[in-house]
Amino acid sequence: MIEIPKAYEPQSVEDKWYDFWVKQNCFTADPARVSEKRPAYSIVIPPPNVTGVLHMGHVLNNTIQDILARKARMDGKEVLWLPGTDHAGIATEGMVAKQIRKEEKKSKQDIGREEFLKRVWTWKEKHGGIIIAQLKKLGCSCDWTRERFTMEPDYVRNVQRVFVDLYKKGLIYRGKRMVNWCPATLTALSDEEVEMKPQKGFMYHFKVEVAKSAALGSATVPVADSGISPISSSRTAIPVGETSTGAGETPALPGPDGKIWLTIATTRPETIPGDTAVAVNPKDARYAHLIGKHIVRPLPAELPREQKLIPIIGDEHVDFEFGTGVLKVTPAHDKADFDIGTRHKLPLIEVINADGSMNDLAGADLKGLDRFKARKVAVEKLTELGALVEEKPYENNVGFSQRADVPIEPRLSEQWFLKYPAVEKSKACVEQEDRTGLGGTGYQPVTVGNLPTVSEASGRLPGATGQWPVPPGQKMRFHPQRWAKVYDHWLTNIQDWCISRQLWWGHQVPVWSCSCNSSEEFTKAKIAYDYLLVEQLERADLVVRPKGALEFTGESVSVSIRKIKEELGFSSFEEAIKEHFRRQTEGYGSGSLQVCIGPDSLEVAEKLEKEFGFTQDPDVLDTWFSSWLWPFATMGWPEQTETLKAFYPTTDLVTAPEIIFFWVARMIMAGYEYMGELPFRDVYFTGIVRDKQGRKMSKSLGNSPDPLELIAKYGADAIRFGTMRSAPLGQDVMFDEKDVELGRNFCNKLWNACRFRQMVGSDGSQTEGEINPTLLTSDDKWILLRLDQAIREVSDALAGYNFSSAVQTLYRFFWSEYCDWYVEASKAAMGNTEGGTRNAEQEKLKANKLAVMDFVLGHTLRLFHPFLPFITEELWHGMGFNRELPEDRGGKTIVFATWPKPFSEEERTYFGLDDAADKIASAKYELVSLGRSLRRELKLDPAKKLKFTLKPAGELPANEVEVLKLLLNAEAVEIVAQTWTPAKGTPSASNSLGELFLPTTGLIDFTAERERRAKEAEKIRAEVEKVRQKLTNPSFAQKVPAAVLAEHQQRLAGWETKLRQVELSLENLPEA
RNA sequence: GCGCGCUUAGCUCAGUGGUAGAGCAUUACCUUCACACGGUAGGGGUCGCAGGUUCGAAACCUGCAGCGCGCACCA
Repeated sequence: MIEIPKAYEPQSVEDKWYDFWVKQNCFTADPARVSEKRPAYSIVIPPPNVTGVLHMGHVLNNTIQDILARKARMDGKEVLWLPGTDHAGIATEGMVAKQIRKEEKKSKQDIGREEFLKRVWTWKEKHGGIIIAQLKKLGCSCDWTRERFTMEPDYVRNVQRVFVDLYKKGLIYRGKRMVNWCPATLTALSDEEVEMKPQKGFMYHFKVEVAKSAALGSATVPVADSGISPISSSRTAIPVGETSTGAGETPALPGPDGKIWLTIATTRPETIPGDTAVAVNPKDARYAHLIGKHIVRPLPAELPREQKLIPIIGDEHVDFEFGTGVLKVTPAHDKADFDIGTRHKLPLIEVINADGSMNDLAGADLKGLDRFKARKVAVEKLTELGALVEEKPYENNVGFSQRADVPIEPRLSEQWFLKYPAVEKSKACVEQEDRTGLGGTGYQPVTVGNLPTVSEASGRLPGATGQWPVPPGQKMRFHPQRWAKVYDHWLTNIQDWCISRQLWWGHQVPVWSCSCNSSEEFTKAKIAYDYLLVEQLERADLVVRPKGALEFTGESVSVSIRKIKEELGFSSFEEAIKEHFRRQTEGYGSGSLQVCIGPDSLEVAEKLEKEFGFTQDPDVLDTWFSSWLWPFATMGWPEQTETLKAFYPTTDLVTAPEIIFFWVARMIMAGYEYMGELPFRDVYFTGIVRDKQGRKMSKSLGNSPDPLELIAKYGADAIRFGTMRSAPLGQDVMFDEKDVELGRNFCNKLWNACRFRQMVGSDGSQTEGEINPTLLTSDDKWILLRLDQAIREVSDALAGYNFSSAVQTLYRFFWSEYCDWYVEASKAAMGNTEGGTRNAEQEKLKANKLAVMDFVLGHTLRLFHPFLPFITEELWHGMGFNRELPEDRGGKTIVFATWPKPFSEEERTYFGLDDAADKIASAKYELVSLGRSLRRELKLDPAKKLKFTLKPAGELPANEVEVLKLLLNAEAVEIVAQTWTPAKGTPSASNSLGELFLPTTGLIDFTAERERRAKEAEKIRAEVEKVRQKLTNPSFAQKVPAAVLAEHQQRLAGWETKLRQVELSLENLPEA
C-alpha cells in the first residue's frame, strides 16, 4: 500500500481479487479433505435461467449464499457451493422463437424441430455465460469447476432415468384431462404456473326456453339416471317453504306465453355453443321440478332447434345463491364443468382451438374469431335474439399463464401426469411450528438461542453435513418457519403434476409408441411387443406398456376377458368374450404400444424407430422435472461419487418463497425417493425485492435497477452491503438505491480507517505487534470489549440467518464505536505533541495503541469478509495482516482466515477487560457529549478553542484528561480539586466521571443558558415523577422482584441528584 | 371464503413484560492534517384502534380496521 487513494476505488480491486481466488482454487471443493475436523458444508445454487440476466432477486439470494459459504470456509469447513443454470423451457424457447420471427419472419414450425433446437443451442452458447459472469462480478464464491446445466448429457440421462423409474412404478401416466392451456405458448401448464388475477369483465344474464317434453326428439342427449342421487331426488319432493335453506321461494312456472324461461348467468357467452347441459341444484325448489327436461341452447343461431336441445341436470355443485342458480355446463372448456360432465356422462363439444380462436362448431358467427372478440359477438347475437336479459360489470378471478401473461384456457388434452412420490415422508420431515410448546415428538426445535456459542461453532453444528443420517425425529427447518405451514398445506392438497409441455426445448419424453391403424401395423406391433418382452427381461430401464387391443395380446384369454368385462361394465361374460375376439381380430386402431426407454437402452429405441415405425413422444418435460433432481443429479448421481458422499445432503438452501412448490417441495420428494434422505437441512426463504413504493420489481414496470450498473457505480461490496442491510428477516425487501450508496460510503469509511492506521504508523514496524496489557488505556479496553460484543452478535445473527441484524451490528461497531470514539480518542496518543518531541513512554503507548488497532482491524476485516469480500481482501493484504499467518489460515487470502472468536475468560483476565475500564471509557464519552452540547447550546463561536474545567469524581489519570481535551476540541481541560467552586453562573454538565465546567466569562448568553437549564430540569422532573409514581404504588413494592425494585430506586436517586444539580446551577445563574 | 404476515419518528426497520431505539432523511454549524462517500450538535413518536390480563403492555390475550401475500371449481 504505497500510494493510498483518498477514496476506495472498487473497480481497480474487484476483478483482480476474483481472478486471484479462482486461480488459487479457493472455491474448489475437495471431498478428500473432508474429515471429522474439517466437516463438509454445501449449498446448491437455485439455478438461474441459462439465458437470463442478473436482477435484484439474484443479488439478494446469491449474496446470502455467498455469506454462508464464506463464513463456513472461515469456520474451517470444506465448502461446496455448486453453481449452474437451468434450461428454462418456455422462456428460452420463447426468446429464440421471437428472434427467428423477427429476423427471418419464420415460425419454429417453418424451420423444423431439429433446426430449431440447433438455434436454441447457439443462443445458449451466446447468452448462457452472461448470468454466470454476473454472479462472478457479485463476488460469488461458487465452485466453477463443478458448474452444471440441466440440459447437459449427464443431466439428460438422469432425467430419463428418473422418468423411467417413475413410469415403471406406475406414477407417471398419460391421460386425457382438463389442463391449463396457454394459448400464447401453445402448451399445457401445471397448476403452479397459473396465477389468479382479478379481472374486470361483465356478467351476462340470458334466458333460455324450457322445451316441452313433447318437443323432445330422439336426437337429444338422454339424461343419465345416475346423475341424481336418491337423496336429492327425494329432496326435490319437499314442499316449497320447507327447505332448510329457504332459497328459491317459487318454482319456475310457465309464463303468460305458456313457456317456462330460465335465466342463466355467465361471464363467457362465447362458450354457449359448447354447452351440453344446464345444471341446477337438486335441492333448489325453484328448479328441481325441471330436472330431466330440456332447454333450447341459443347458439349457434343457425342450428335447427332440435339440435340445440340440451338437458337440465341436477348437480350438487351448483350454488343456488350464486347468479341465477342455473349453471350452463361447458364440459370441454371449464374444469368444474368437465367434472359435472363426467358425473353425468355429458358429451363434449370443443368450440375453441388451441390458439384461442373459435372453431366451426362455435357456429358461423363466431367461427375463426379470437375468444375475446367472440365474446363480444356472442353478446351481440344474444341481444339480437332477444335472449340477453342483463349485462352488468363484474370482477372475477381469471387464471393467467405466468409466463405469457394471457388468460389460461381450460382445455381437454392428452398429457403426461405424475403422481408425486414420497409425499407422506416429505410432509412429515419439515418441522412445523409448535404452538403448544409441549413438543409432542420430543424434538426440541433448535432456535438461535440453542445454537452452539461462537467458540463451539468452529466444530460442527448438530445435524450438519457429516452427521447423516439425521437421528429420527430431527427435521428439516424452514426459516422463517411460517413457510412450513404453507408447504404443509400444499402437500395436503396435492394434485397430480402435469409434466408434459408442448415445446421443443427441453427433455423429450422418453416414451416411444407405434400406431395401429391397419391390420399390418397391428401385426407388426404384436411382433414388436414380443421383441420388447424379451428385451425387458435383461433391461432395467425398459418398460413396455400395451394399450387398448394390444393390452390383451400378452395375457391369457381369461384375464383379458375378465378385464374387458370389468372395463366396459358388461353384465355377462358372453359379451366380454365377443369383445375379446373382436379386438383380437379387428382391434387395431384402438391399440398401441407405449415403450418407456431409459438412457442405457437407447439402441432399442433406435431399432423400434427403424424397424417397427415407432416414434418418440414429441412433448418435452416441465423444466422443474429436471430441477427437482438438482441437489443430487449435479453431484454425479447415480454413481456414489466422492462428491455425493461428502456433500449430500446439502447443508443450506437459500431460495425465494415463490418457488416453494415449484422447486423446494419437489426437491424434497425427489430427495427421499432417490437418495432416501432429505436433500438439505435448513431452508432460508428470502423476501421479495420490491421498489421503494412497495411494488414487486418487474421488467414491464421497469422499476428494477440493473445490478451490474449499480456494481459499476458503487462496487460489488456496496450492493451486497446495502442489500443485506435492508433485508429484514422474513420480510420483503424495500430496495432503494440509497442503500447501495450507503454501502459504498461504508466501504469508504473502512478504507479510510485503514488508511489512517497506515498514516499514523508509517514507520511500518508495529504491524500486529504484541499487545502489552499493562499499557492498555480505558479506551483500548473499551474497544476490545465492543469488538468482543460485535463478534458475538454477528456470529449469533448468522447462525440464525439474520443477515440484516449482522450487518447492523457491523455498522454500529465499526462506524460508531471504532471510528467515532476509539479512533478519535486514539489521536490523543498519535498526533504530534505540541511540545514537539515525544518521550519514550509516549512512544511505547503509541506503539501499543497501534497494536490494538491492528488487532481490532484484523478482526474487523475477517468479520466483514463474508459480506464485503473484495475490500476486505484488498485491505487484508494492504495492511499486511496476512504476513505472519500460515498459508491456509489467512496467509494467502482472507478467504481462509479464521472466523473471529470472542475472548475466553483467560484472555479477558490477561487484558484486564473488566467492568471498571469499560465504565470509565463510557462515562468519558458521555461527558464529552455533554460538554459538546454545552458549547453548542451556549451558542459559542465554534471556531474558538475553549478551556474546560473538570472536577473529577475520583482518580483520573492524565492520559484520560488528554483524551477528554482532544474529544472536546478544547484548548485545555483544567483539573480542579473537590473544594473548588465555580464562579456564579458557570455552565456545567456532570455524570459519574465528574463535573465539567465551561468558565466563559463574558462570552455567555445567560438567557439562552437559563432556558436550556430550565428545559433540562423539566425533563428530569418528568422522569423523576414517572419513577416516583411507580414506586409509590403500594402493590409495586409488594409484587415486583427485588432486583427490579432496587433498579427503580437507584434510578430515582439518580434522577433526583441530577435534578438537584440542575436546579442549583439554575439558581446560580446571574440575572441576564 | 380460509390461511399467513404486516401496522413503532417523514422513510426503511430493530425492539417478546421494567427509562421507546438505529440508519437514512431533515435542521444548524464545521472544509480541524483518515474519510464531505466526512464531522459535531439538535428537532422529531399517545408504538393502527378498542377492550382485557398485569404492580407495570410497543411487547401477552380478545375483538376491530387498514395494507400485503398465499390458497380455493363460485358460473
